[in-house]
This record gives sequence, structure tokens and C-alpha cells, in this order.
Amino acid sequence: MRVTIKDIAKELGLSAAAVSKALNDKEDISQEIKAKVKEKAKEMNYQKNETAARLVSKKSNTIGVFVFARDKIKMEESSAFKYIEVYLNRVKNLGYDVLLFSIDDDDNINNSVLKLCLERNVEGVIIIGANKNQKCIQDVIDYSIPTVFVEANITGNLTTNISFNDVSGIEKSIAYLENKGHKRIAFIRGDLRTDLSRTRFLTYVNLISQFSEYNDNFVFQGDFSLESGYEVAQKVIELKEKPTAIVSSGDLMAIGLMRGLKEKGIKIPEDISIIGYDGFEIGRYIGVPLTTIKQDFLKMANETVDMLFEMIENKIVLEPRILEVELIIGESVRQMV
Amino acid sequence: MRVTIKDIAKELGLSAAAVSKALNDKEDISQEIKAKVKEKAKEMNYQKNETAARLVSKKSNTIGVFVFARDKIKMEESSAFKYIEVYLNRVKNLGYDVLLFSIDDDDNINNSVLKLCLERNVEGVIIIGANKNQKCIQDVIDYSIPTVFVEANITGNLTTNISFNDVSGIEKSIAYLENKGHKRIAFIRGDLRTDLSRTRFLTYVNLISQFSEYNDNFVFQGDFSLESGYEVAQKVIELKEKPTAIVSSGDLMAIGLMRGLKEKGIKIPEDISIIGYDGFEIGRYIGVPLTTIKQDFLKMANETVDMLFEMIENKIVLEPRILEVELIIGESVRQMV
DNA sequence: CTGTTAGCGCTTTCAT
DNA sequence: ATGAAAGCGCTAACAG
Repeated sequence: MRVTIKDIAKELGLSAAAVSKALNDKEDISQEIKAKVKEKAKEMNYQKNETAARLVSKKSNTIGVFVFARDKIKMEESSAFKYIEVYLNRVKNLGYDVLLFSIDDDDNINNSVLKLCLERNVEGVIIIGANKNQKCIQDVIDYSIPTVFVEANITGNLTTNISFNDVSGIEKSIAYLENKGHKRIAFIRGDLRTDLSRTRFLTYVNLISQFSEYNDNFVFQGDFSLESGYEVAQKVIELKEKPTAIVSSGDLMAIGLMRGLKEKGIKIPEDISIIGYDGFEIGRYIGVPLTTIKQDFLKMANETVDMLFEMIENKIVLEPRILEVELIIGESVRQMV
Repeated sequence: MRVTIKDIAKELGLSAAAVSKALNDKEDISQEIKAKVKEKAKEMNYQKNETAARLVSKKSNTIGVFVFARDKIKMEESSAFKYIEVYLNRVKNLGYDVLLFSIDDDDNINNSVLKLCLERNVEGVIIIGANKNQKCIQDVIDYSIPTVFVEANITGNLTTNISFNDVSGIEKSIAYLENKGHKRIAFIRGDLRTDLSRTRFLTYVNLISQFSEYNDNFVFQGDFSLESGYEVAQKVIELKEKPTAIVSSGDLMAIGLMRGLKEKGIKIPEDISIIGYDGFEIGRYIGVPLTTIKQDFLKMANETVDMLFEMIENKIVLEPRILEVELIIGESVRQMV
């Protein structure tokens, strides 16, 4: 049997309440009792039962982190993991635990996010990569539980969001290419069901229409994986009229694409220029350093935690935030003549 | 106020006990009541308070996952994240939650792993990348809580472990290089405080001594990051007598190294051959596809969960397991003449 | 300051 | 098959 406060109360001839107060450093208890109790607790190897404490205090000291993964196995390729470590450390220092969930579309019915939150009594929620239309999140949006959506433009009751400026990112890419004299610019998009992919793609469409004709053949579908980028190479090859530059919605797809093109004898940037998106460190280490849009994941993670706890503490809803991104110039884009 | 079983009992003119039984599909309750209760519950938007249920049933339905991170920011570079998604999905399907913790050496004093486990009442524990000598894990080892150590050779009370065969991995690398005629083989090791790094390094030392003289200058210290590999390049340059091949304890370090060497005008594999370790997908996409040791992370993750739940269910301690690894031949090693 | 009492929301005997 | 009663381990309100 685990030792409880009753045990240590009995041992010391005190009441359970006194022990509880001592252990929790309450004001209305003498120093000597505090000392005695704490010593005894250590001696008896007492461990607080948080479950019980949480039941009465109605505080769970837990925040829920939900990661939406379209592609089960490839969650590691999402940016989610770049955030989670920060969450873990920050949240731990604030005295909270992190309950982590991975959600996919099949989960809609039985595991609504709200259900999981209410059952576990989480005090705040971070949701990465969701999209408005998923049934399983509708209810959290309405419910008054502090929630921050990451990379999804969703607001609601005590709900806000934070994203990178995807419009600006694509603008910077395209402007840079234009400057370098590129006109025929292709695009690799991700799954359009996410806000992020949609925004990047639509921005491309808007901009491209301004100085050339939008061409369906210049749009390729990927899923952010190395492999999906690699496969695009084959499709590029088959094009009669090739683009002079390709903008990828993600660095990994860009890297896969570069590999694919290389194997087909296409030189980068001499034959085709490439721009990625993400600013992953690895992009600087591959054969041709990748020109890309850098996102400050660390900052994103920290601001997310800031926002969440401000909402938890003050019960106010915050304005959504948008983080700026930066063009990183590698060697994967050439100047057209 | 949240709706409780009492509320729905009152609404239906039943007892709380009956409602509880109905909701939990117990045998000793009629079908009609079950149906009525469930419907009413849905109608009233009832959500079970797991905290309360856990207090009485003494089951938390939670497993704790602890990731040891030497280098705070670089957890994403560890293999831990390759496992976590599998844990999440498997564990969810078994009706459990995952409480995730990141532990560093500073945490030893206040947050012993056992303390966190007992407070949260976790029913099983997965610990990634720990090492025997850390104070903060000593107590879990002795305590009877089902525990699986990943990539650390630790056993104990209801405690087992699973690792890749690091000896075999390094043997395969070195044998391959020997076969290709390499004699002067250097090594990049990771932090020797982890079992994994120690084993890989010691195996290198053993083997190398068999056919050449162990040379301290041929051993470089890294930390599994791209950057640390990159920095090794400079040190290689400064060597009067250069190795013909370098074995890296990790793929990212190998990739960083290759980049560094390339910038210094050293060609791979013509001038120096490289072998990595991990089998990360990215290694096949970089300039020169990396020859490496492939570890089946998916299998590792699944077996870890299997072992843990077998221990949870049967309260028996399992034999440690070792997973075989495989040499993947890329283009980063050349045949010596 | 310390103890008594009550109860968080649920499950679980044990009667009925 | 249903309900009454007890209690999981802790904290909070109130008395003393």
C-alpha cells in the first residue's frame, strides 16, 4: 500500500488536514509542524496522489497537445516535433504536465478533441495543424477552454491562433525569382485541406497571375515528404515546356525534388532553380544549399506557450499572432540572362 | 457546471450507481436502462470525469514517456521522435493516454522519474536514452512499475530494455570498409555518457585494434548534430596523416561532415569514404547517398509498446531484446586499390 | 494554529 | 436488476 497523508497523520498524531497544509506550505500552519511533517513524509517515502488532489481542487495542471497528422507515419516530418520539446520544458517549469495526442481524420467520431479535454480536465489546449472543417474540433472552438491553434487560422471562445506569415513567405520567394528573371515558375503544394497549404498555394496563384499565365501543368501535388518531392521530378521531366524555377511548399519536398532532378541529369540551379519553404537546418548541408523561407520554430513554440498561459491565467481571449518569415539565400537559384 | 452522473440520474429518476453501470456497460444492468442512460448522457452532453474514476478504480490508464535530452534544443535530432508517434497511436488504441516528459541532467534532484510516475499514477513507463548512472532513474529501476528502457541496457524490478545491436552495426561498417581495403579508419563518437555511444565507440576501438594501431587522433567528438559533424571536417583537415575512411556514430553528423569536407575541396568518396549510422531517409537524398547502418525505428517502437503492455498485463519481467541492424550501401565509400 | 467535517465524481460491494 | 452506502486520497471551510 502506498502511504497517504492519513498514514503520516496517524504516525505524527496529527490530522490529515494539518498534514495536507504542511505539505502544501500553507500559511496557517506552524513552521515546526511543517518541518516535522515534511521530514516524516520523506522518511515514509510519501508521494502525493495527484489524482485525488486534482479531483477536489478541480485543477488538473495538465495541458493537452494535439497533433493532427494526415499521414500517420510521417508526423516526424511535420514541424510539430520542433515545437513539442519547447512545450515540454516550458510547461514543466510552470508546474504543468503535457498530455500528447495524435489525431487523424478517422478519429473524428469517437475522439473529439473536446471529449478528450473534458475527460482529462485539461486546463489549456494547443492544437497543431488542424483545419476548420474537421468535425472533431468544432466543439472545442465553441467551448470555453483556453486554446491556441498553431498554423491554422481558427478563432472562437477563449480560442486564438498563431501562424507564420505564409503569404509573405511565398511573396518573398516569388519576388526573388522574378528579380532573378524567372517567369515560368512551378509550384509544389501540400494537402490543401490544411490552412497552411491552402494559403501558400493561393498566394502563388495570385502572384503568378500578375506576370504570367497560370498554368495547371506547373502545379504539382506533394505531401511534404522527401519521397513526394522526389516523385515530382518525374512529372517535371515529362513536361514539354519546363519551368525555369520551382517553388516547393516544404523543404523536404524540395530536397527530394532536387535529388530526383539530379538523377535525371538536370542540374540545379543551371537548368532549374529551386526554392524551398521551412528553413530546416538540413537544407544548408545538402549538395546544393537550398534557398528557402526560414521560419523561427523556437519563437513560434515559445509564443504559443506564452499565449496559452496568458489565456489560462487571465481568462481573456488574445488576438491571433502572425510571425514574420525570412528569405534565406542558398545556391539553388540562378540569375536568368 | 459540468453535468455529472448524478445529474443524469436525477433526470431519469435512477440512482447514480445505475447510471455508472449503464455507462460502463456492466453486466448487471438491463438493456433498456443502458439505452436510456446513454441517450440521456449524449443529450445532456455528459463527459465522464476521468480523474474521479481513476481515483476510485486506482487505474490511471496513463503511461509515461520520458525522453532524456542532453542537448535541450536538439531533441528533434534524436531518434526519440521517431518512436513517439507510434507510441501515441498504439497506446491510444489500447485505451491509454501518454504523458510526455523531457528530462535533462538538471532535473535529477526535484523530478526523479519515479516521483513523476507515482504522482500521476502511471501504469507503465518508457524511458528513452537514459543511462544507468543518473540518480533520477535509480529508484524507478528498483520500484515495481512496468518499465521499458529504450536504447539503454538497464534492467531491474519489472524493468527491461530494448536496443538495436550497436555492436553488430559497427562490426558491419568496419568489416565493409576493411573489405574495401581501408585501413586508416577514423571515428566520430557521441556523448559517452549514453550506453549507445559508448557501445558504438568501444566496438570501433576493439575492431580497429585488430588490424591497425588505435590512433587517438582518429577519434572525434560530436553530439549527433549536423553542426558537430561539420566542425569535425576542420579537424580532419588539420591532420598530417589523414584517414581513408570515417565512421560516424550518427547520420546527421556524417552529413555535416560531408558538407564540411566538400567545402574544403575534399571529394567523397574519392578522397575520404564516409559511413553513417541510423539509416535516416534523408541520407539517400543528399549529394552523395550515404552508406549507413539502418535501424528499424518503427519495429523498435512497436516492440517497445508490446513489451510494456505485456509487462503491465501479466506483471512479469521480460528478457531484454536486441534488434538487428542492416548495412545500407550508398555511394559514400570507395574501393581502395 | 490545529482539527473536524464535508465532499470532489465516480465505482463498488452488498442488500433488496 | 436496481439502489443505498461507503470510500478512493485529498483539500477547503469552518470551528475551536
